[in-house]
Amino acid sequence: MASRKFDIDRIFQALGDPTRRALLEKLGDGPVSVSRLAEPLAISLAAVVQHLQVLEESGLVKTAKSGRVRTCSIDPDGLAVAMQWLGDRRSSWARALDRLGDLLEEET
Amino acid sequence: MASRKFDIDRIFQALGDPTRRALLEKLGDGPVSVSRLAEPLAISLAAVVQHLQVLEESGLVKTAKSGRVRTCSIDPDGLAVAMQWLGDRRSSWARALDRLGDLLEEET
DNA sequence: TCAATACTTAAGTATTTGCTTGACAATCCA
DNA sequence: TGGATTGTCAAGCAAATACTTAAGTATTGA
Repeated sequence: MASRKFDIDRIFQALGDPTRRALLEKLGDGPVSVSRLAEPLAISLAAVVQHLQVLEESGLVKTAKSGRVRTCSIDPDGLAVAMQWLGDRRSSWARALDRLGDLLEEET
Repeated sequence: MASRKFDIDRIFQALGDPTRRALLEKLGDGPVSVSRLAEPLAISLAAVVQHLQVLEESGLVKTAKSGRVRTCSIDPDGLAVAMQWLGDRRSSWARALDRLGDLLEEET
């Protein structure tokens, strides 16, 4: 378990693409096959597979092949890492803003 | 202000680079000038400025120039958008996130 | 005034990314 | 069996990215 290398780079980079976020949202409804994931998208199946590889390597998606069908599902671990990173920094960022005071209040 | 379009793509992409995250972490201690931000990094000042432009365009950082010094600070808005996106989806992914607790305990 | 400071801008380059097409499995089922 | 389904793999390409260096501009302060 502890040997998992969660690469925060890969996670945020994976989230930084609209197609991949669309895949994640679809997977939020439950496991889906590759071709059904690709169906509503205006790109080739191969491109979808490449996006899925990025998502899987980042720990945001899990896949398993059964027969000729590869079924994809949300992997909570990558998402957890992303949320934790943001959450950990929220407090220190809030403190930074406190120090800032009304310095930047000129912004309307 | 409300007219500002927060581009979730830009935000996550900005977070997907280790140098930019390092800049954000430094800014968590409070506002810093460009050259002081660049100081500990092994890249040119121009490269740092380019990273800062990405951060500013994504809404994660604000900058203001006073005299010849540009002072950079955290902008909470971009962070809020990122956390909101993850948070909004957390519910639909709740089942998958059952293992979140385990992960948070082992991640350092 | 004039040199140092603190960026700023532009142009160039190597690598990565997001996609394509086309050929190739592997599996299912009529 | 054999054709349709479902995915895999590899090569290639255009655009974006993350830098670089070099030459500016604007400000400060002795």
